[in-house]
Amino acid sequence: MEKFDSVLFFTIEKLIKVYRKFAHEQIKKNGYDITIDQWLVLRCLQENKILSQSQVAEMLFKDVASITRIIELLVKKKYLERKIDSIDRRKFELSITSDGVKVIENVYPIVQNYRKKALEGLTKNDINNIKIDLEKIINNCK
Amino acid sequence: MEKFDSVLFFTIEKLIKVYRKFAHEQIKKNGYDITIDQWLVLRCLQENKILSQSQVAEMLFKDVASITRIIELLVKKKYLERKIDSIDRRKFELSITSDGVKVIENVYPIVQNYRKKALEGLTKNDINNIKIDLEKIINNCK
DNA sequence: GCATTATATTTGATATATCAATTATATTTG
DNA sequence: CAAATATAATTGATATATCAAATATAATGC
Repeated sequence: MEKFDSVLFFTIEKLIKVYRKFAHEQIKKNGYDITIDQWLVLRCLQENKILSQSQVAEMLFKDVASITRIIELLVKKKYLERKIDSIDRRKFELSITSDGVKVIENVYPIVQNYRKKALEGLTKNDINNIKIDLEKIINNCK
Repeated sequence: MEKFDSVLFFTIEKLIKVYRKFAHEQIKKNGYDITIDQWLVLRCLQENKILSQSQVAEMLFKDVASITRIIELLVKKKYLERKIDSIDRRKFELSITSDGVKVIENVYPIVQNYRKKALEGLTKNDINNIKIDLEKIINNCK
């Protein structure tokens, strides 16, 4: 049997764990109380403006149930507001509050910084090649 | 701002999700009731024989608390046995049961199969290069 | 227009991750 | 040896993931 820790997927899992911890630590250290997943949801809404929760889920490759709960927390933190959609009452109109905008603006430099640190020693080209290969694997898993 | 979904780490997160789902589906489809993480713990113990729970945690890059709970489930499923260590009574002697051995033997071909499918179109060399780059990133995050 | 079907979201159950606090036992050290 | 410290594992709290069931509303088809 191939050793479990020599398998590519093990390396990838390891990377994600180390990176998430690294990322969250920097955010906390700078005094912000937001998780990586909450950050992603905020950024996704910021880029796309009008999205239903299920669309957010789809874009972030998350379950709609997870999105419900993450959004609940973001609303509790007052970074997000939810109004029932006037046209389709099953949906919600999600909007980032001014507090939410502030958090994004303040946290973004931190994110840029740790991303840069994490990628030190890799060229744009290296990164692109990895992405291409990983996308291949993603397609194989469908 | 860089689009959130063009960032390497987003691709990696996406890959892990798609791959985990893909993997777990094949295992379930073949009638086995074991999660990816439980599988990893079993394989880790199989390869290393004598490990404490905290050593398992370290090798799998997991928290000791997670390991406690995963092992609980493996014991409940009778794939693992736990006896108090005769020398150091804080520890446990973990051993894979014969049911556990059977599961590993039966699930392993399934794992090989989906790994192979997932990696279709990539050469050994491609895979190695990715690993090397990812290890670089892992080190940057420490 | 009403029944059927589809879609959006929520909720509950279970698994895992992370952090902090707790418990039990070992080790160190004064 | 007793007190202080270190280590192993557990437990509780909270966040997230996944699946299934439930609820509410919309769309469709006869």
